[in-house]
Amino acid sequence: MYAQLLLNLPVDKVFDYAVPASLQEEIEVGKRVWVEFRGRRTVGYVVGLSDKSDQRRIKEIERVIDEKPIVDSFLFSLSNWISKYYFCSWGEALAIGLPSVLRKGQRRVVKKERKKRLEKKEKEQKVCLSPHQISVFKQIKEAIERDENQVFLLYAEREEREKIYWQLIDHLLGQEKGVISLFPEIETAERVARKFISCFGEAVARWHSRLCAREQFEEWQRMREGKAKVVIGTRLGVFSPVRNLSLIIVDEEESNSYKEESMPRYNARDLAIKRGEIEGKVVVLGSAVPSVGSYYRAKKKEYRLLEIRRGQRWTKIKLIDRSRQPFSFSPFLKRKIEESLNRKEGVILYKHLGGKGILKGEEFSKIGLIGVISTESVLNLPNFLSSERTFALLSTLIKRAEEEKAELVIQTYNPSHFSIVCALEGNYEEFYRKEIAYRKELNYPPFLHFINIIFKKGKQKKERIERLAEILKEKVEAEVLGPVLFSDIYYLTLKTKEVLKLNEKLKEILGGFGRGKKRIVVDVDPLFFF
DNA sequence: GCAGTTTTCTGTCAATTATG
DNA sequence: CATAATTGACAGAAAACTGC
Repeated sequence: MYAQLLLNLPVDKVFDYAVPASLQEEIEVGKRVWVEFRGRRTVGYVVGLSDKSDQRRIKEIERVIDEKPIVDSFLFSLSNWISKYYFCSWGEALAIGLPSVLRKGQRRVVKKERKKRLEKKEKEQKVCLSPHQISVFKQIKEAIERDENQVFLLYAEREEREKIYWQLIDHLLGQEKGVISLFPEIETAERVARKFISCFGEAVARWHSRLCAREQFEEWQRMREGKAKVVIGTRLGVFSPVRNLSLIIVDEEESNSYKEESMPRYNARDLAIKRGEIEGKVVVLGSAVPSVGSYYRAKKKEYRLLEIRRGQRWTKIKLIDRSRQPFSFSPFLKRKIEESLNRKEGVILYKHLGGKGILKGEEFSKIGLIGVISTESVLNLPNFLSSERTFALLSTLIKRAEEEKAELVIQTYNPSHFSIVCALEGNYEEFYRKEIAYRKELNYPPFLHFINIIFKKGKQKKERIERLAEILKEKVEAEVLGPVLFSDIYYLTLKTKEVLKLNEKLKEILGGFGRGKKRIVVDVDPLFFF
């Protein structure tokens, strides 16, 4: 008897190992085993069993680790797709879907009763929905009941989205159904988790990298046992082994934080959609400022658009043209800061529009002024998303200023740039119209996919990369850009409509080009290109 | 049941790989 | 250069094993 194993190595193969007679009873698809690979003891995941093998020399499996399979079938199929789309080995893709303790081969039989979790089941908070919100809730609910594989784009402010999530989860928990909900940052996820735990108690699990190994494993186990039915997490949460899954929520779908920047370089939002497709489930993308790509798909009816518009609120905004004001702090901004401080009100200043968690609701007493010293750090990035991001960040800031009833001062070198003008007008439609036209003209996403081939740290000679570029131009049906050198790293960028097809070609070509783990990295749907 | 040894577990720290 | 997310290495602690 032979077992086909996946190993967490950058080698794109399924490995055959012999199953000794003593282990034939124990071995099963989905269990982990210990094997020797190139002199090292390595964890293998059993993906198949057979009577034959065409390998010549075959080593034996040393030991079966698990008493019960730990890899669910969805994880096999999802990771298989990841390996093809994001250009990594199946084993590497599988491994990221498991808690780190399991990856290392630990067995972890939890002996003692777990400490009592804080189960403060507060009084059932009834959330009141407006008629419009109810209609949105119903449309999603009905799609779930019909077992549709449908992606919804929920275009609404945060409070409205969270109410709807709450209502959906409350409803689905009543039917013992599972929900995955993803948030871009750990802080946001924790905030929502606390809120949900206080309502739904034990049924809620958390999943992100700030959990320590033991916690992560416990949450994973609670999900598999069906004790936790709702998981709230960051991008890793897309791999949650929730039982009876019925809905995947991706909040702030436009966020760049969903993109993993090390191998495999997946985007959790796109994976959520893929997982929905594989398992035939409903996916809800939520956003107050939808990404241009998602909005485009909604317009094309690929996604269903659910919109809750809110009337404009008023706030004082002052735009300052920095090209006429060479100082970091224009006199106007300076005066406003002083006024605000004199009134004993807080001031928030953004040196750049940047920063990951900065825009989230930290606690200050009263904020009188929000100032942006420059918008250029985002606007001038060599990045097809720079306009989109500028628009999104400014829109978020304006909303924050409205909530705080604070004044807003924005200094910029590009006061007439459409992303800034539209953001100040609160006109998403107009911004979208201009941006999508621009993307279409230049053949940028969502009309095409980018694929970056990254050559690290000057290890590769330029001639070699140029030769590769030539080979690619010849053999591959894709536009090839570069190589471009940027801070010691060479980039080649490909533009294609069919990622899977191109990747197969790439594998052939790069295979002979020495894709060592460290030397060449392939990044599909990158956030940057040069 | 004991003492010594080996294995497994756990939390912390540092490294890594990004960005702005 | 600072920050953030994430992972791996490491060291000390706890648990399991062994031979008597």
